[in-house]
Amino acid sequence: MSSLKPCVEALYEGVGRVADRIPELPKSEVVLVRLLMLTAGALLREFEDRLKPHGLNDSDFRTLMMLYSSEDGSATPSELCVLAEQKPTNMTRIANVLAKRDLISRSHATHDRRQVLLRITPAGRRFVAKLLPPMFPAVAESFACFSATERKTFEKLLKKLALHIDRTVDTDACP
Amino acid sequence: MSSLKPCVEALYEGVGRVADRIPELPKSEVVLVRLLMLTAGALLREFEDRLKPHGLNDSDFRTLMMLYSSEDGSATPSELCVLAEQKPTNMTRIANVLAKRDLISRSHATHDRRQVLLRITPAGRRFVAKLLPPMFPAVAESFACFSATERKTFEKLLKKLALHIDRTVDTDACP
DNA sequence: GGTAAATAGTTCGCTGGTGAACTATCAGGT
DNA sequence: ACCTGATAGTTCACCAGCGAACTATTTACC
Repeated sequence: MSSLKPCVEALYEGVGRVADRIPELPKSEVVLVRLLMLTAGALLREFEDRLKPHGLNDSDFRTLMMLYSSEDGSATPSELCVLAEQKPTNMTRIANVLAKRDLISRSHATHDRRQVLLRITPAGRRFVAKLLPPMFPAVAESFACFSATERKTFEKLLKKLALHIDRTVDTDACP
Repeated sequence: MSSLKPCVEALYEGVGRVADRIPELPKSEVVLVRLLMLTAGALLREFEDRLKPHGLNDSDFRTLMMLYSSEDGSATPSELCVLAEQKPTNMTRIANVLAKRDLISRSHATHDRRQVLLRITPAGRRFVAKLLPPMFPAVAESFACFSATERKTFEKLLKKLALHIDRTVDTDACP
């Protein structure tokens, strides 16, 4: 399948050679970015492979999970856009897919008739409850190389990075 | 732009609520997967925004960089597919794009006439040399929240994870 | 109360990426 | 030499996601 080892090796060699020609290159940061994307990409592909037999892709599933895990099982498209990192355009398509399969229902909000209310159906909940457990072993296995301490450290650093990048992008956009 | 903070918060809350209903849920692993994808996604989007003015996307650029950073400035499409994590179909398109802009050249390998040899042109090298340096500050800033030790730790863990996942996926495919 | 600006969602046309089918070349056994 | 199967790359038809333009509703301001 998608073998990461050659990529990782080539990454280190390649960055070294580029740095020979362009010495200002921030080597360790570039390595981090690419490692991050490599890893995330591999995990995503594996996950989507497991989802495909059920006719969903990651964004569809993520959206459904947002509803499943929300306080009252409902949300508006715009809320879901923020949480599932999607653009409104695509959220319309996702809602269409999920609604067609009766995993969610569509209705109008009463207090603001522009808004649409998406709600997970009982069938949607059953679907999630059937779908999730078989995936647990694979997810656990992905991080089996980490000790409990390492997992904790990794999570702490990742979270710190995520929130830092968030701030960076925001301030980039404003001035 | 794409604010991560609400996503991160919703992630922790959501995983908690799901675990209430499905107790076997491997909470910390799920959090890690999503954090990883969230972060990688945000970095990718930011990077592509900086690339867009030059008319390239991430895969195009990554492919060009593979040639730039290779031993002799050349490679076959299949080699690039492995290194840039692309399917042959898409590599054809990428090669078309880069060749049309004279950043790379196409020729046939002599010893095996099935193979195509892609080679970065002098113009391609100049393009990379012009393009890269202005991006360095942003890349450095992305990881500015890390101390030197943290960066080192993070890289070590990421690399370990990448190689572990690699092995996992491989052995998954075989039996 | 009525017009202007903002907001929620959808539709449309386009780009990027994929699997399946195809062509051309090479390698191996007979 | 010749057929079989593998390999490198391309073409084609399709899906997912995006920006721009549009509709419907709400809010703000005079």
